[in-house]
Amino acid sequence: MAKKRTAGRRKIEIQLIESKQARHVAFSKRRFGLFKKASEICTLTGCNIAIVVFSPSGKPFSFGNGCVNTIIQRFLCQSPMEVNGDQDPHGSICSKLHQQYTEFCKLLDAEKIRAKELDLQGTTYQKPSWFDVPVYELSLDQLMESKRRMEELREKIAERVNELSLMGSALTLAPPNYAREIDLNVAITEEI
Amino acid sequence: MAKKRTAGRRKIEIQLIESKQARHVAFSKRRFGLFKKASEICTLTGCNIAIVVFSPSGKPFSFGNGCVNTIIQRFLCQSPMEVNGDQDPHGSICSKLHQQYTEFCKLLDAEKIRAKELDLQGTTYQKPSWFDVPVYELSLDQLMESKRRMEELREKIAERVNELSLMGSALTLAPPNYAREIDLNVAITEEI
DNA sequence: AACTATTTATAAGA
DNA sequence: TTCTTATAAATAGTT
Repeated sequence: MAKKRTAGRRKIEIQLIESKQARHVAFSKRRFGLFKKASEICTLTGCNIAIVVFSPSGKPFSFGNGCVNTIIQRFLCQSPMEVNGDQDPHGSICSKLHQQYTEFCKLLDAEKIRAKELDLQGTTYQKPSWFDVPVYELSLDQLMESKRRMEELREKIAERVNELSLMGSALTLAPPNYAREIDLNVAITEEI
Repeated sequence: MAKKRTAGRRKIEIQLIESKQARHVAFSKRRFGLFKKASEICTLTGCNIAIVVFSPSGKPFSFGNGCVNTIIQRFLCQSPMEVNGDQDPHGSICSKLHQQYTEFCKLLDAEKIRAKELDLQGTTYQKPSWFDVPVYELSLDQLMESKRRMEELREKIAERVNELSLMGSALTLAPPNYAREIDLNVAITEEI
């Protein structure tokens, strides 16, 4: 028998964690878990959820399937409310952000689907890319998926093109690294 | 040994549950679980949480350690804005959206890592090299070129889809609840 | 609503 | 911080 390499998870009392550091670790882990659970409920049941969290140190986090504020407004007013009334200079930017955000949801979804596909394909024979395969050899489902993914990317690129064209003029709201954060594909492996 | 009295828990796909009844059961169970998790985080870390949920049938539920409205107000009022709501909250919304968006980037990264791992694991599922390149790393020319090639491919696929549409009959084109696939998700662990 | 066999989340440790 | 692993906790399908 292999020797136990860790003590494994242990039961804890549900009470304030003394160590501030441990508290932060627990907060991060559990916030992740909470949001994941929320996401699952939304997907499984088609409900709407908005979560607002202020960390022990007061930093805000939020989750929502859709716009958090919209859901909150619905809750506060018990009636739908339009969030995107472009009444101020920030409106357009907000609108764009929201649009990108929505787009991003789709992208994420696509990535998940891809991961799932790869999962299923993992044990079978090597399969050529959907992209390189002659279109007529793809099933309808595959085609629809490919088409969808392409349209999404196209949207993304169109936006980026727009962004580049506008660059140098507006967008004073953007922090120095705004463009990087706002983009859909953030390099991962090379960070810190 | 005693015979198994139940099948036990089984793995499910995270997707809309077909049966309306089963959906409701799942909603109830998981809402309870979600609120319990939230409660635990609050106690363990001393954070503040407000959750608003609209069930599949539109019925509102909420959770909060303290007054939900108070926490929500704090959330909505983070950036300069009148509490009474006559002032435009776009600044806040923008801020929130941007944050969610950033968190999404991280989730997407995670998904991509997973996809990549699966990729290496067995199947070769190559997309054309330009497909996965972060959009923001492309020059305007490259973007235009990518866009053009994508539109080309899209044409071909559209043709092929049409072709298949004529052949088959039981088409699963564009499911009516496509929007459901666009689910929000989690934020990856980050600085508190 | 209760029951469990499993899956999933996570407390510590590395 | 990020990954691992033993274990606690949540929950899907049944009754």
